[in-house]
Amino acid sequence: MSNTQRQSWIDVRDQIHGRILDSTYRPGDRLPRDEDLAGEFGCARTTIHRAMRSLADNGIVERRRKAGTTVRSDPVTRTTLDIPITRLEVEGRGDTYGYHLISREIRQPTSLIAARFGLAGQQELLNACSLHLSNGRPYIFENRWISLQTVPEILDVDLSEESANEWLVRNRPYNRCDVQIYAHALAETDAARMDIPTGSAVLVLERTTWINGNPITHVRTLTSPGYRLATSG
Amino acid sequence: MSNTQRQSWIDVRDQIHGRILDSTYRPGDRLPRDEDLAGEFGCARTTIHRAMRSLADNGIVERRRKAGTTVRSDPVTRTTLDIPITRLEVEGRGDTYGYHLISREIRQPTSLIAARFGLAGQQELLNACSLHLSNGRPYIFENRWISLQTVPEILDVDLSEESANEWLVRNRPYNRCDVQIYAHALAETDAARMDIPTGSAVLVLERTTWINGNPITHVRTLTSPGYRLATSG
DNA sequence: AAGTGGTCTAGACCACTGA
DNA sequence: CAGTGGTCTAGACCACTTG
Repeated sequence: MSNTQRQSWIDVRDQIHGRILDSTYRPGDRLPRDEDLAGEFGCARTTIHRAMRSLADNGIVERRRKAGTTVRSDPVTRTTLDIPITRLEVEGRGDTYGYHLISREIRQPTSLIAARFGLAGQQELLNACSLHLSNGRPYIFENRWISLQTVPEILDVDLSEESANEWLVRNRPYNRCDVQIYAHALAETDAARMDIPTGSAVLVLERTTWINGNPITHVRTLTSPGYRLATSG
Repeated sequence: MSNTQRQSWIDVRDQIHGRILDSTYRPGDRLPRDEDLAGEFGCARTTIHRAMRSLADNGIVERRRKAGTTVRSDPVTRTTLDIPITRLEVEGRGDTYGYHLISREIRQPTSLIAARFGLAGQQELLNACSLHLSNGRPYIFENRWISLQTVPEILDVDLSEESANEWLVRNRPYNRCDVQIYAHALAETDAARMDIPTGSAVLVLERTTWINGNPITHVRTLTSPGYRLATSG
């Protein structure tokens, strides 16, 4: 009430965040209801809501109907990771992009892939291996599985011309995307494909995408040595 | 107008997204103004705004005042990465967490660190190396630099008791966080600290956090072999 | 200078979900 | 079933940014 200044949702967010940081509200604590905070800050409830959604998006608080808003008891560093289309990434640096389809076949998935897709019975998938080149040198090797049940059209796509990722990103929306990132020492066959020494440490990305609970594709990409992922946030 | 159904922002978002996916709106195209879309969909402009913000957050469109909303011409896979506090991560798996401070000294930063921090002249920083243990075995080794100018209080914290990360996360907010992720073959000294063979492939995370343009801390963490980052989105 | 997105308000109603 | 967050509306004004 004494506060007659104009309140933007960012101000509100920062003040509430400040209270969390100075332990006015401690991890696990329940915050006042939005409506009460609105009264206290002298703003509309929607403004509190906007501020709270930002805090929730950043992993600072958790919100549940009826249970209210609580301070997360396990603070995390949350950042946003953009994985670009490889061609655009290479070309964006001013380098020359190349693409080479190594293999393409319809086959039974390995048990690991079947598990990732949640496949019960037998079901054949399209498996394509390809190499992305930067300035003529191996850049990223990918081993991809595509669900023929969810994406039958992929059979009509000429994968020797366009990378599956590019076609999928442009043509198939997804609801859910799981990513795993880890380091790996290259096995001999993979090292040969990438034209680098066996045992080299490379960054591996595995992605699985889904639409309404149906698997679209799973891809495992081996990047070349020195590859870095950078995030902003 | 023929659509008399109730429109939620999620419906609106999905319909607009659908138009992008079916090439009604192509990469680089400008979408109608929010107000026109509101008329078309028969909803309030705020509802269009909510839908558009979701698309923008997911990297589907870009919005700029006066310039309007355009379809991103470089589609990306955007996901959210949560980096937990190591202790909570270990304990969350039911394992026993341990922590050991290896060194702590005030010193001039390396030129690489100085560059990351954007330091011009000479300025001493706190440099602390420590080891996080899981079930008594080396789990993550971290090499951290902390700005004494931004965070002088860190000198009073007993880093042999509490990890710097935990203290910082709980006590110092940050505006900006840059993360880099890459794979690395362990050098001999690092391998000895982690008690694994020299040359092992490990995942390395580098994080730099800032508050209002002032650097708080830079940390380089070496994870143990097999460590995976998983994202949701 | 003008166009377009961004935010704020006040109020209503909806939709979860915990007690 | 009742409490709390989530959404929607209509309208006003603001702030950026481009032509």
